[in-house]
Amino acid sequence: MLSKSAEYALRATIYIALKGSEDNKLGIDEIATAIDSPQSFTAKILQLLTKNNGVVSSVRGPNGGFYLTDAARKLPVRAVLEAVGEDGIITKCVLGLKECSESRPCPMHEQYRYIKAQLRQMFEKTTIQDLANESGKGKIVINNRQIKTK
Amino acid sequence: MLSKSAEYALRATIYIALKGSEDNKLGIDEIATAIDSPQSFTAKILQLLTKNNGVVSSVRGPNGGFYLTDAARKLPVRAVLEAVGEDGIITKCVLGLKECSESRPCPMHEQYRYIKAQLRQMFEKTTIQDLANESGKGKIVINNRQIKTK
DNA sequence: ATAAATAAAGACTATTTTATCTTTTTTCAA
DNA sequence: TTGAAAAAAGATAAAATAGTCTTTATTTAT
Ligand code: FES
Ligand code: FES
Repeated sequence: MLSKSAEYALRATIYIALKGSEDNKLGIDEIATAIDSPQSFTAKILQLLTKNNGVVSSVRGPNGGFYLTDAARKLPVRAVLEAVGEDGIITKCVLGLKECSESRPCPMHEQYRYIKAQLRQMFEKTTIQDLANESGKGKIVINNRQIKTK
Repeated sequence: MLSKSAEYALRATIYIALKGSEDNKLGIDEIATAIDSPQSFTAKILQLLTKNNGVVSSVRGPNGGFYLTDAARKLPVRAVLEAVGEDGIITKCVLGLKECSESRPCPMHEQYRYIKAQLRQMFEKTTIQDLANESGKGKIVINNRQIKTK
């Protein structure tokens, strides 16, 4: 479905939205641990997210780290996918034809178009903050470990 | 979305369903040309489809080639995905968590579950023959070339 | 029986994706 | 103004996917 890069990008962004802020920046070690992802690889992905679409903000040095601006929180989830070059899921043909269109539909197009429209809707209408809110709820999880009993 | 293997597998299967039969078996060269796929690689994929789930049938030697049995035509499209090990699209978590369940949902689960259900429905309720029928209609295409003006 | 046609099998190569490690730059605090 | 903390940048490595090529086995027709 999505690449590892996209999965880590989404999980990391959600975690930063949930736990970080301009005066509580999060370090790469904390983030990678929190979302069960390889640290150095996640660092690369966060670089992409800071460079593209302004999804994530960062500052270096002591007390530096990653956080989201208020504007970033309002971005659609699609902005995260785009930042890591993974929005093909809502643009491409399910059978891999070079274009997906009504004028040259593949045999699955008629059925898939509705699903594709819903995927697009989901990724475009949902904001990063929406996911963070969701994530704040009771049993919602973002990693592969046991639910925190706290 | 899907791997190249899965895309070629679907396109090849549809083409064989459409043009082949027990007494008109299709050669790998014809198939690969018809669906715009790399020939040797497509051959490998057809091997998988003949070994797994009985999706495709084949015979070697002169007048040999690939075709679909009547039983195969009635298989759900999912059988093709399974045969190439690509049914994760209807089983896995969109954020890459190890399990997707109501008891440990990720922040996108609530929204994605409906889409996932529709994907499953599409791949399980649609048969290979259904796609071939679709493909027989006017403008439906299965490769990247111009529409045959005939 | 032999030769030709064909898929199957296996070995190999190339490319992309995933992941790690090292060095550099920036920032802050002492 | 120096040292440490952090991300950025860059180089490298490993693994997975995509793709090719060669050899073998099977089948058919002569
Ligand atoms: S053309 Fe294949 S999904 Fe639209
Ligand atoms: S848990 Fe993520 S989609 Fe179900």
